[in-house]
Amino acid sequence: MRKCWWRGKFEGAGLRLTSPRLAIIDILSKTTKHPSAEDIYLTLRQKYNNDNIGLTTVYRTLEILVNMGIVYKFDFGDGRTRYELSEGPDGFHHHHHLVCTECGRIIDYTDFIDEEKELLDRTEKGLAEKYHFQIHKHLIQFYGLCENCQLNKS
Amino acid sequence: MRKCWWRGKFEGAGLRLTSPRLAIIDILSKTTKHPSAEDIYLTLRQKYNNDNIGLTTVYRTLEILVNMGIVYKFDFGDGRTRYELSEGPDGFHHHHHLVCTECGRIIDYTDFIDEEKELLDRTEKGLAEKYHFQIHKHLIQFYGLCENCQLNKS
DNA sequence: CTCTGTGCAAACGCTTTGCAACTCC
DNA sequence: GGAGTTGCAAAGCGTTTGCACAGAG
Repeated sequence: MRKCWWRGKFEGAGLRLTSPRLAIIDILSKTTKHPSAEDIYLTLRQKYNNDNIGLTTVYRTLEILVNMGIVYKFDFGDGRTRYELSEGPDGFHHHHHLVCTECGRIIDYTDFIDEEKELLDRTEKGLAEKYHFQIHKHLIQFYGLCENCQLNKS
Repeated sequence: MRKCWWRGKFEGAGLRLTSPRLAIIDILSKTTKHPSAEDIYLTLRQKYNNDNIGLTTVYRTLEILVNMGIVYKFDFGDGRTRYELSEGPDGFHHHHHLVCTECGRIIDYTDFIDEEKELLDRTEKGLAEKYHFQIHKHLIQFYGLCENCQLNKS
């Protein structure tokens, strides 16, 4: 189990691993949710209230983390950007998302990932050839109603 | 070849097929692009300049069209919502998108769609069972660099 | 006359930027 | 001291809303 696998990336880029940055990474590493910048900001206020970290810093830190590949950025269609560590302490864990359009609940699923991965690789290769595209990433999401929201609607 | 396949939907909903609405549908039906609300607004000004259609009307019309299933809404990560007719005059034509992260160019592709569809159906069914989700739609997109942007970067 | 549709301006919500102060090497 | 970092306030930008007016049935 590697600790602080991101340290090297910071040093390599000549960036400082300051306490606001550590706190933000810490929050992301301890949640299974997909917090928005404001969610993170509020958590900082609640749990790290000695510090006075501004929302701007949260945005700026997240941008850095995204650029370094430490954090992934997602849009689930609710008007705010959401963030997720790209790698847990136990290593990389590829998954996609299932989004409830009613309550915003998000489920990370890994089922079918192998099959998806195989098809995606094949598709990426085919598209790259046909359209001369250099593909860097893919996005797969399913939208629908979670169990609770189905019940509440009936 | 059906003409104005959307008329029925308007009448059914008790909505009027006004000239701004017709113009917006017309623009969408004549482009292969994925215009934003502002793109549509500007096209209206240029090509239908007798009329004085406001941006608000464009937004409101698009919302109606999306709710009626006549238009699909997409987010390609550039901060603006993009729109596309759900059906051409020659009928429904399922495709996904290849997005250039450099210039914003978008390619509609239909290659591999059958395989994708088959896998998606299977995945949807599996996810629905496992997580008791009622899945309404999926999203698949590939991001990368188009041919031109690869050349410009080297 | 009534109900829908419309344009304008203002409001909104999330995100980014300008700037001066601050910190760490 | 110089480069990176930060908080605050203000600006930016796409989108939505309030409101009074116009227009169709």
